[in-house]
Amino acid sequence: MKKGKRARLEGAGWKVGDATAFLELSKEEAAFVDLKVALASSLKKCRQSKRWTQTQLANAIGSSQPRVAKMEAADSSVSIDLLIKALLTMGVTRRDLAKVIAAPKARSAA
Amino acid sequence: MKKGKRARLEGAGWKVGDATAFLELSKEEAAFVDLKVALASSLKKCRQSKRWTQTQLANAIGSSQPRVAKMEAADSSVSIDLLIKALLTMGVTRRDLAKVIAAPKARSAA
DNA sequence: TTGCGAGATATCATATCTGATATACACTGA
DNA sequence: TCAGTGTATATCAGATATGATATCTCGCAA
Repeated sequence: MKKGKRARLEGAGWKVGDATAFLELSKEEAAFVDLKVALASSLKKCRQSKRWTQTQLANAIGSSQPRVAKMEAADSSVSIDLLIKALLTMGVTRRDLAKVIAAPKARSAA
Repeated sequence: MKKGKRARLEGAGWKVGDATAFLELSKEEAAFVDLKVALASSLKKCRQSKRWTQTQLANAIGSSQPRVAKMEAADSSVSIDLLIKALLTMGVTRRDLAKVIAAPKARSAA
């Protein structure tokens, strides 16, 4: 695993491996996390494009600013359910959502 | 709301409206549920195409047969997270997932 | 009829997620 | 320097999801 990604994941509260699996997330785990990260950054972009503050978004979706911060950071304590609900509430369509999910996930760095 | 859909939703444990909102799910709620239903039926199809029993799938994803049944029924007690984890574990790719999510959701009945 | 396999439904203790609150950090303008 | 705004982090009680277990219904074959 590349250093950058590992740091990102650990920063967001993911346990990158533990006693039993120290070096790699399983392919599925990795895909799942990547998916979440994609949704999270999409949420952030969407919010910013509307010039909303995290607090405004929080009100719109009936949550709190700290949780929005965690959502955008793809924190391990936020579910994909919540991310999707937030995106749908912001007017993102199912087709838009599909694009985010299909995204080949940035070929470059990491 | 069409009768058929309402019945389906209530059957799966969704509260379709309550004291405050009796006639309609909000657009976002509806989209969210539809999304879940799409993932659920995709999971079922995927399992069946592999000729797996619910029990086999349960073992593969570290869960139990009853929960798989609930997943496939898009029960309100199963999260999209779990559905996605199951699908990824079965080898569904992100692009496949995107297709399911984009799906225009059957133009016909309901 | 019996027995068996696949799936559905009910219940429950535990684990995880959630919104709220408090607070800290970073940056800006006065 | 200070005050104000936007975001991040920490903590926590309550809500919701989870896997396990037990049980029930079908459908089918002996």
